[in-house]
Amino acid sequence: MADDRPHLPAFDLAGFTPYRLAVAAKRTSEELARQYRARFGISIPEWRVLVHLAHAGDVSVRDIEARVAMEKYEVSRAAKRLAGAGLIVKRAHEGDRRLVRLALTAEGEALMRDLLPLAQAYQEEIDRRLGAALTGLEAGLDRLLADWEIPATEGGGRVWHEPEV
Amino acid sequence: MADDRPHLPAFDLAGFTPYRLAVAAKRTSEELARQYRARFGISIPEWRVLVHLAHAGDVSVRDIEARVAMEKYEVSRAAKRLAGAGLIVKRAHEGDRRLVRLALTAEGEALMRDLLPLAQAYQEEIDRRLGAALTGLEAGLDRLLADWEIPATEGGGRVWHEPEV
DNA sequence: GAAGATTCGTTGCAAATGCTACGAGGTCAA
DNA sequence: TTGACCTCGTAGCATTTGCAACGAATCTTC
Repeated sequence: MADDRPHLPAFDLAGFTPYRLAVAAKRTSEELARQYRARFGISIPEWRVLVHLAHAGDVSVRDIEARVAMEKYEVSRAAKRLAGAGLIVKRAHEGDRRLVRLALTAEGEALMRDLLPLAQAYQEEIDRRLGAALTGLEAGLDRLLADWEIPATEGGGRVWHEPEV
Repeated sequence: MADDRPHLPAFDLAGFTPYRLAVAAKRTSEELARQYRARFGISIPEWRVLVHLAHAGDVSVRDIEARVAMEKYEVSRAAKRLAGAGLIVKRAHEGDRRLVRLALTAEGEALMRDLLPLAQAYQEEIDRRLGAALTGLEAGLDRLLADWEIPATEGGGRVWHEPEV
């Protein structure tokens, strides 16, 4: 107690990769989210669902969960709000009535025609900011994300069934 | 309606940097958090406060807010819980009684002596996973984080006052 | 073809989060 | 020294999040 400060291992949070990733993620996500939240009233989970629907067309909650790094309940709630806003429709899947088919409405598509270029522009801004560092960052992220993409040898491989489209 | 799918700009979420950062951050943070949550019952904001206290010694809420990318209220609440758990003490600052001085207790220090090596080990594991890609990732993060560190020309520069130690 | 296990999506509930307003303390200027 | 203004930390409140349990539908196994 008399001793000023004891011998704790030196550790600098500012150099800790998970912390750095968290800060970078929060800032980029929020910087972008501010734009579309203000203009379109869309949240981040909603944005992700919309993007995936624009990309993939007509898809179940389960598919989005697997592809977009969201939990089932996040997708479910985002879809509920989006359906309420008239941006997507939820239809029953014939053949397997547990599944819910999500798809953009005309209104949702119109929205995405404004939203996607905004995201493209933001990606370009990031690329500009990073300059030569871009390649290295993406390579690092590739490496980091690869470890999780397919849990592999655990419980037996899942089969990604492409939506029939 | 009859048309199968309209002409939306092509956009791949999986290649979108903010999304990739968010996923990488969430996964690394949670992988680590699972470890210390299970063993010590500490949350992520609490962990950040503890680390900063181990690093800096005796510091106000305001200092932590500035250095650890947390909001005032996050620090305040984390500190409240940590004090309740007996891991830190909150003392009044003489001279400026608005300030609250946070410091680890002996118990908090003991905890950190277990916790910090765990974080070190995790960082090393990440380094291993990344291999040669590490340098590039860190350079990219440096670049990305630098843009925000000091908001600069906006409202007048803040002065970082070093805690008197 | 019936019981049991699994999968899909949703929801109730408790905890965490974010915003905003607030009170206490401090600073500055007339 | 009084009053306007600022800064520090906290707390109320509404929203969001995460977990876990649930009902419905399907698959499995005998």
